[in-house]
Amino acid sequence: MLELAILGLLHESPMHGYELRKQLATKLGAIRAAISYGSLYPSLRRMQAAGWITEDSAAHSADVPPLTSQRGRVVYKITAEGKERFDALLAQAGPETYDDPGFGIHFAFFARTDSDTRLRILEGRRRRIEERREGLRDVLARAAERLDAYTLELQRHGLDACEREVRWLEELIANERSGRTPQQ
Amino acid sequence: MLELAILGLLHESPMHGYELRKQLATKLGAIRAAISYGSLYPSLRRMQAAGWITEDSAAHSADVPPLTSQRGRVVYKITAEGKERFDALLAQAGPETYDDPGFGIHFAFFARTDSDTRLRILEGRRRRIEERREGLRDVLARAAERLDAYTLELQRHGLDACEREVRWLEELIANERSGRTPQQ
DNA sequence: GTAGCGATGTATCGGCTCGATACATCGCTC
DNA sequence: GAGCGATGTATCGAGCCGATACATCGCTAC
Repeated sequence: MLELAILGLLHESPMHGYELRKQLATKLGAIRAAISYGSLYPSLRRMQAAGWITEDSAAHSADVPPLTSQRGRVVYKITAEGKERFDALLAQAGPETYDDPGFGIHFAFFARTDSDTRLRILEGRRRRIEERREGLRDVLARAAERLDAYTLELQRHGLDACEREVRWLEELIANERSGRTPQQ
Repeated sequence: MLELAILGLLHESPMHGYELRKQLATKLGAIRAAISYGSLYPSLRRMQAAGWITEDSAAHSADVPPLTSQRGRVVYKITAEGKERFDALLAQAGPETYDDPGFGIHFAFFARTDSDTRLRILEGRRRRIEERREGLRDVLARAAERLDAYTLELQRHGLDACEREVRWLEELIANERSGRTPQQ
């Protein structure tokens, strides 16, 4: 999942791991906590093996202090295949695009996504949230007496969040249909 | 994490895996999708090894159809050690209690949690969300010009959700302090 | 009647992610 | 010059997920 996020950031400019993590934190801060290095570095390794990115040691670069350590810092850059991969990931709108983390990451790169795909993803997401909403309504309507006050309060809060997100998505969809980007 | 949830449900009555999953889905439906069997069964195995629960094959039970298959359905019940473990998990209010899944699960069992612990958890959660909120405000105030319209919209939506959750928590905390349970 | 199908039910496997941990340097202050 | 927080790379164990497999039950449609 963070494959898409990494490719998206490296698409803008080459970066090393630490910087990548910081940028991810600000770009995705609204949807998830900072990504851990235990995910980041293995993912970079995999993507390198797949040929989407290349390692480009900055130890010999002039503008960066030489860092006398054995291990210089490693700058990653996206390859041509990586860009193709990025486009392919951007264009796909399957079930994983509609769950919480998947949707957030895709949405964060909507500026690079074509309008049709944006619309499909937004509608898929809406459908997903509507289903969750119906599930919660069912519980509140049918099983309310079997649950304690706190559990019910949790359901109500979740239901409220669902309703709000659906309204938000409706707005975005309407904007998208009329060919506007957000808040113009 | 789902150790707590499983113990909590088995505390009410013995159950087999499938039923457990369904109950978890309704009890925790507001905070997360249904838990997968790839998590449930290994977790049950671990808890059994630890002695928190025992397996109690229902194959010979009279009220349940015999199920001619080789593999009868397995009913799990909580042990005395399991109840102690449950109480210990309920009482702890550490960092893991404040992140999204952890908080939700603890909250779902607030009816069995003592008032002091409830208050500590709610305040810890509020602090956590306030930090996230400040992070988002910083980004919107300081880095807005470096981000595209969609990414900004995502931050705004996230910020809005944070503000609403803080208000929700304030309300719950006030209720808690005055000795009320939700929505009396 | 029997074929199909969705719900019930148990279980595993590979792969991804997290939190903890380790190690090292840089720039700053006391 | 000692200490410390930010910068920086990296691994490990453990937990969780999605996919998959397999088997039965009860219902409907042909």
